Amino acid sequence: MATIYDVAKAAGVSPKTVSRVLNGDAPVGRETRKAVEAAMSDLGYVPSNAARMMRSNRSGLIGLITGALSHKLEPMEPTGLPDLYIVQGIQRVMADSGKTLIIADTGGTSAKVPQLVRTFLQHRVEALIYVADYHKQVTFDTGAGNCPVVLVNCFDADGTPAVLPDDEQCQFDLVTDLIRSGHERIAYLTLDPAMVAGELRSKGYRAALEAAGIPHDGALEVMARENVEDHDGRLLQRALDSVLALDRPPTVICCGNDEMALRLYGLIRSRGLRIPEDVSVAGFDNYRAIAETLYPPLTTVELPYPAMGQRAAEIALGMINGEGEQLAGPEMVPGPVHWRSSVTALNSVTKFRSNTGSTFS
Amino acid sequence: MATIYDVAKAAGVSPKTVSRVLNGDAPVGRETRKAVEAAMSDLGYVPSNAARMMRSNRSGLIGLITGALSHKLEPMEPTGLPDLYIVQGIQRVMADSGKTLIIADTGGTSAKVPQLVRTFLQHRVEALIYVADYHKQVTFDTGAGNCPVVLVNCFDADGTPAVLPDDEQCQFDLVTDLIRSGHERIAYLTLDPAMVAGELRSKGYRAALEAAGIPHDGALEVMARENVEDHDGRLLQRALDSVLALDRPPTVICCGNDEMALRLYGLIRSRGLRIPEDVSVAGFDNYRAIAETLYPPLTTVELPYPAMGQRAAEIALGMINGEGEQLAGPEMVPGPVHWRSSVTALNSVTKFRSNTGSTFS
DNA sequence: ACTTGCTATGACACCGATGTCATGACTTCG
DNA sequence: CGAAGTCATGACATCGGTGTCATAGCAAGT
Repeated sequence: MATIYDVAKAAGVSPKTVSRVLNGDAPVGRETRKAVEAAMSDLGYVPSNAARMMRSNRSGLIGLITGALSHKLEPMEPTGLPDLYIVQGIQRVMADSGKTLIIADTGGTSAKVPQLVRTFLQHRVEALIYVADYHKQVTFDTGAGNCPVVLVNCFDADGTPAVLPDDEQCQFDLVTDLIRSGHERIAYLTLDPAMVAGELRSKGYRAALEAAGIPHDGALEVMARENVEDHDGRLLQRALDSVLALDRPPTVICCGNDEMALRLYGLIRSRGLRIPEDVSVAGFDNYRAIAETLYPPLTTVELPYPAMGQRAAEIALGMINGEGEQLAGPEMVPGPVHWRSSVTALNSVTKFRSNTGSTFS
Repeated sequence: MATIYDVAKAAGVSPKTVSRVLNGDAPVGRETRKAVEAAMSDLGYVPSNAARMMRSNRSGLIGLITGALSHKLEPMEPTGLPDLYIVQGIQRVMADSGKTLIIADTGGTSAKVPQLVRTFLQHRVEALIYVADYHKQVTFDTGAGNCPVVLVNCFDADGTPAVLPDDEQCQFDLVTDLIRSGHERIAYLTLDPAMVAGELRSKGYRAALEAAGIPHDGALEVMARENVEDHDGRLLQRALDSVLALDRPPTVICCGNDEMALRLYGLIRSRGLRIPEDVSVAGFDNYRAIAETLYPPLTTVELPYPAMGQRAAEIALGMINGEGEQLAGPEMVPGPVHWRSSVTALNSVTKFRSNTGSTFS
């Protein structure tokens, strides 16, 4: 590979002058410039980032650690591919800013992470971004290094900058929309509250009821999904039957996620009920393979994964440039409600329902 | 960030001795080693790859260019996510070999490629891998650089090393299996032959017939998918009706891909026919969201994307190590037939049907 | 005792860029 | 016309490691 000295010799100038042509940081004579450019082109010269970096200490590299690539990519993955969406968002921003992304995959085992971090530090990445596959707490240690770190879809106990999906706000928005369209008996079949996302969504549900002045009926909020590998769906059946058996049964049933809604459709129909005429259903995730394919299409709320990636990249770039007014805490990114026909309006004020961010499809 | 000089000073030795501890390329006294290791640990020292690279000219980086990350990730993408699977295969091999993957995304426009290549060359990647989103011909120019290049899922006119899905062999295997299970009237509703994959699959179909001594009936091979954006499916209807109207209608209909099979299911049933009792159906791609979800599940053939990525990575590593007995031509990777119940056997010799690589599910 | 050979270590140059400073040729102004 | 300023360029040191060679100490062989 040709060096700047080869170019200098070929153009009959000093290396420093070639450097000036490359960087345009000082005036260069017209003829000289042309000669240098010709020499560079002839030799197929490409400057070495490594040599450049030795002086500037800026590698132009951003390290991204994720499990997104080792995903099974199963067609019916219950959760969609959140981390992949996040990676996309990061990639776009970084490409625009002229940084190059180094991606390492954990292969599913977080044991590899320290090794990956070390490799990245050897390459002197300017920032490290860690993307988790679902909303959770992690510990992420960069060793003694003071390399900027941004966590996405996860957070740690040390207040490291983090970007998180606003599960609570999303569920709040969804339930608020339901209330605006006339529903008052709103059931919520929850995920396991041991999951961060499950707990937050439940909080959003209750907050929306409270904000609307609707008393919380504990019998309407039932756990329907245990956080274990081989859950058999019995829990969902029992949860459904328990709310249907109430004196005042719900007019709409919210599900912890879209996958649960998918299975709920079958159960509801096996009980002889119609959707949405007899009971409305709402999901969570806007996992489109489910939400758009079901009949009727599922009203649900979307977690803004690409936007989260984008924000994380922006925060990382900010920290690199020292504009790091360090975030007070994790940054929560809300997402839009997707209103579809699995929910029927009980009043005629549908037009009032739409608040910022909702879409109709 | 601490340097090797800092460590040397802290340990009271010369930088070269620290280097020896790092690389273990020369004997170091027990006490000295301990002192150096303590100093490295104290200072949180991580060696700089850039400085290392200046001497060794080995960056430890592999450049990967793809559009996989900018995919829409639509749930019903007709083709699945081939390039993402390929990237996974590459990532796994590279991680095992100690190389670090730099990934750049084209964002869908190949116009960005030269810029991305240049960036990678600046980082002195040891090899470049280009992954296309579907089987096609490309031109891939690295400038004057003599950096090893491997193409995946695509090929060029210059004989650059390439790894390709063996569309022809796959279709051959599938049709051969159909023949073994007693089918002789085998229709093939083809993709647009303007697509590389379409043409190759048709060749495999004809080759299988010929190998079995079954004359090729032109009326049984009908184009059913034009390679245009807004194809409306009329072509498929007409194709189906034309083969059904034959004096000797087919006992099995092969489709150019699984998506076509999905639509064919509906059309066949709207004609009052049952699958597979009245007519069998086979697809192509093993796009599991379709093949496993359909009723009855679809017999189809799988393109081996992860394996292709793996091979590409191995080839690239080989070229880096100079073992590059340059490939005679593109390397074709075959994939297994997935035999499911959309095809009925017309004889009882099913047990003879299974050839290497077929699976039952 | 002297040579040979091995171990453990350091001095120094070098990889390919760029920052600093110096220099020579012109231009402009008082 | 000389001082000051701008333009264009080059010499040289430097970044953080590693390759080469030199050197000192000590054990073993002759």
